[in-house]
Amino acid sequence: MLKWPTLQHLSQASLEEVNEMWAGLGYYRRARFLLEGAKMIVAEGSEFPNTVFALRKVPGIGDYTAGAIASIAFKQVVPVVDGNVVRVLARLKAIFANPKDKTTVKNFWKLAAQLVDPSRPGDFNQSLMELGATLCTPLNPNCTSCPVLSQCRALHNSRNDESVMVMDYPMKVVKTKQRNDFSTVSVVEISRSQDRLQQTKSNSRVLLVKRPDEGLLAGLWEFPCVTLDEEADLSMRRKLIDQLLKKSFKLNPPKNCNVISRELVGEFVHVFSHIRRKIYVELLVLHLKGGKHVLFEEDDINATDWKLLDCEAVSRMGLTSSVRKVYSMVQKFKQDGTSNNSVPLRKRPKCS
DNA sequence: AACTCGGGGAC
DNA sequence: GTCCCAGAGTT
Repeated sequence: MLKWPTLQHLSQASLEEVNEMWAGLGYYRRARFLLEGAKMIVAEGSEFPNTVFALRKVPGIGDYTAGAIASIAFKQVVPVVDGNVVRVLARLKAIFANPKDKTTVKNFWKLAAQLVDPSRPGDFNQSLMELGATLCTPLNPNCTSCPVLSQCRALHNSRNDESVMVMDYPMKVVKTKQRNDFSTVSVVEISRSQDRLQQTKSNSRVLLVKRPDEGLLAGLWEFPCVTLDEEADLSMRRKLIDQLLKKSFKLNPPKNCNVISRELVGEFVHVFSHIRRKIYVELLVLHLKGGKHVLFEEDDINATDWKLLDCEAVSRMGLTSSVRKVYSMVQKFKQDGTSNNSVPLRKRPKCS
């Protein structure tokens, strides 16, 4: 809101800028949709869409968001159904249903539509969600504090039948477990000095590369890395990183650069919604030999898929959670030389 | 209908 | 660790 106070402002931003602001929040497609949506609404020229029908046309706005905006912002008498609402209604009406089933959810929309308060639809919808988030929780619901306990069929059933519990509604679904993969990240420091003692902040740059525009973490910046489906030993991991650096950046020691140091910094596990990723982190300090190199040639400084930054610039950048974790591990490693994974992740400074 | 997308809070 | 999801879009 501070950076782009209006849709007009936002619509003028680049995806790069929006990604930067969104970094760390996850579900990065939402950042792209937000920008596309802003552009679309501004291009239409008319007023902000204020009905579910119109909102639904905006990229990134689905049934839930359309209902939420229409009811909360525009007082339209429409329902919202999210995970909380499904749970609350399933218990209120003692519906033992699969919350992931499309038809089931449709029925919950119908039910919610019948219940929504015409005089205060936004407040009603928010209260239903809030009830699910605070009292009618998935585990150990606080029924004794519930404002609608007298109307709750699940609670009623649980009092008449010892084998029934409020918690059992709605049906528990077995979720597919994450796949495992293995990533090796190389924080590559390009030093302009051969002398280890002269490697100060001012003459050292870190290499960042941009991910592809589609797929996981699309278009976001990270340190050079290779990802495998299987675990690989240290020599294999280094070999693959070497190949990447040679292929993408013509870094080919000892021909055009020297390896000043190469150390294992540590490892940690990063969990996505559908991937459990073990990440190995190394710090690779290189010195470029004399003569021209792609990393310092005028033409390539303007490259869009990589950049060299000093420490401060890296710290200021909007980076994904795991990339921040990697960098904080490296910083700590350089500070006291310990190789461990106990670095607490420093949260991204809030935009106050 | 199943899959693809992150990250963090509560416990 | 395990549970949850203020979900949308694509395949």
